[in-house]
Amino acid sequence: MTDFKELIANELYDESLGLEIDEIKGMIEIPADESMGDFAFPCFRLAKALRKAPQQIAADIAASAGGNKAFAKVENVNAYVNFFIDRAYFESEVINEVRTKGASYGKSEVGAGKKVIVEYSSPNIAKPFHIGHIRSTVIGNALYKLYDACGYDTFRINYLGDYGTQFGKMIVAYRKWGSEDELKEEPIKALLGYYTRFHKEAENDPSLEDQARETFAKLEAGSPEETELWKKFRELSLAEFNRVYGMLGIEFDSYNGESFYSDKMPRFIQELKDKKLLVESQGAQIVDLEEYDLGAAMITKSDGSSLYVTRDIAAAVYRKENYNFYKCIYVVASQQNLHFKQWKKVLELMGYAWEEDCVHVPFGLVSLSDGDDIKTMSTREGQVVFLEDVLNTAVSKTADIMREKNVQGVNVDEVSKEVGIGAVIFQELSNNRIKDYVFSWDKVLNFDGETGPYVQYTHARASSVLRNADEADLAAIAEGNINASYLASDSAYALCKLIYRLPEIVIEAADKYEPSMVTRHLVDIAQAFNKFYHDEHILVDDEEERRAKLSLVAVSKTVIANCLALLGISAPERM
RNA sequence: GUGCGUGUAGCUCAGUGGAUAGAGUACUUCACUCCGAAUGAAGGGGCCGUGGGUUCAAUUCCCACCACGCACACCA
Repeated sequence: MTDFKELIANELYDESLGLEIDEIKGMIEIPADESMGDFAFPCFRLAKALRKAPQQIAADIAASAGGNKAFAKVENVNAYVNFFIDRAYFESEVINEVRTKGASYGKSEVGAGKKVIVEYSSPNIAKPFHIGHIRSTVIGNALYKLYDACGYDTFRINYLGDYGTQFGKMIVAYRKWGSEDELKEEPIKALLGYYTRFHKEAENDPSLEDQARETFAKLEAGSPEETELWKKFRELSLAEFNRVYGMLGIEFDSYNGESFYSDKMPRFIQELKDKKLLVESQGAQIVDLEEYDLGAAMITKSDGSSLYVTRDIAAAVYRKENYNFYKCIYVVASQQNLHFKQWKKVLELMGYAWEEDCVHVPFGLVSLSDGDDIKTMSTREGQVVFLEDVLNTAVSKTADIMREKNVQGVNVDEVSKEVGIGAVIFQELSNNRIKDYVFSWDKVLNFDGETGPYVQYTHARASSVLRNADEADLAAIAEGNINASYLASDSAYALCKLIYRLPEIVIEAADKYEPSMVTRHLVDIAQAFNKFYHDEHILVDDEEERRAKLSLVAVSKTVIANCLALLGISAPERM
């Protein structure tokens, strides 16, 4: 496909401007208002070099440019040179591109040969999967798909929180109050019950804490009884998590969690000692990061056991040594900003220059509204909304709507899952990831406006139009046999322009670790399609016109499906 | 207190060193004998937190302040 910015840059290039083609290309903007053209070149910056008023420069350039047949018009407004592309030319380029690339339209090879690890979701074993966990899970999955689409060799890690003193507590509590039967019945609920009971009872009986520490020490030492229990807790929890991952359509390449690295830490503690980075402070071993304004990174506790930072160091080195990543992305809440800064600084001080390739991708907090109060979620206090409940409610609401609308030829059970779950995922990916938000049932169950169902509906609508077309038309547009001059309308052209921009949006979204850029662009495309659909009748009598319009519908459908796929959402044909 | 982040329409949020700051939602209307109304169109609604600075040009960059959130050693 023609790179239109490059085309314009070539047209503008002149030695007297003192700018390279690439520099000119970088200066080209897309005007705020369509009436000002499709691309614009601002001349403010040239004023100094050329010693002329920017308005005059723009006027001069506009007067001499425009020879290429790709331009319908080149005009000057204020200090801008505005380019109007020939619509039919542009549209046939775009439509042809999408038609031939199909499901791979939007993808690129910018990351070919480079390995990218995405660590995401990473729930704590034995704790319920609540609405707060959806962020890392869904954002991480979208990032994986974005990097995959950019040609990177990707590897997905679920860094399970499957280790630590909490398991000492869990084992103590299970032995005191638990039973095999209730554990089998509803594992996470049972485990959570033990955990909360432990904390309640420990308030009156501090010796429980000591027992927990002892038990964890045994586990860490490899004691068979404790290990067996821990394994059971882990397996049962994982089975429940997998049910939710299944609903969300999410998979991982590795489930190596914290426990996997439990025996890999001594090497680094020794290394920190050798490199004179370790300092004793109040009985604990720390790396003093005061001079970097990062406080102290604790490496071992006063009882000698290890901590988060230490495990993360072991994990990072393991990954570097085994996967030799180009980039390792950690999709973890912004609450852990300090931890990641400390951890990166320690790696840097240890001499691991590749720590620069480790990227913390933070996201904002999800809280709950409790009347006028806003509370953070707390499993201990039972202040939680379970993700599975949210997904199920969204699905059943979708099923209700579908039955009400009585759409023919649809399997309500299947499609309501695609739409209901898609709605939840879409909602999660529609804002900048750094924003905090308060969970609201009303919002997550709203299917009007800029939502997943809106986009999916648009896709189903485009599918429906294509079903109504006859075979000969479909065969003709599959061959690219169309006359784009029938797509001269503003709405058809606006839609093509948005489709044209998708590949660069995907690259930028991956680059900025911001899936919402794709979500936003997808909404724009859906809006543009719906406007086109309303403004114009597609299945008209004139064959050439009908085929031109149908091919734009077909291309739109492909692009919407591709975008949804990047977000991890399916694109139903009917709903 | 220190560090990081956020502050744009009633609400939820996009956005950019430049041309008149945009969506959705809510509210008031209009459009299904017509390709799917989970749709489209029209209307009102804004000192872009406050005050300085840099710049030809600042809602955007820098500084200070205010409000809110998060973090700040034996949890992860």
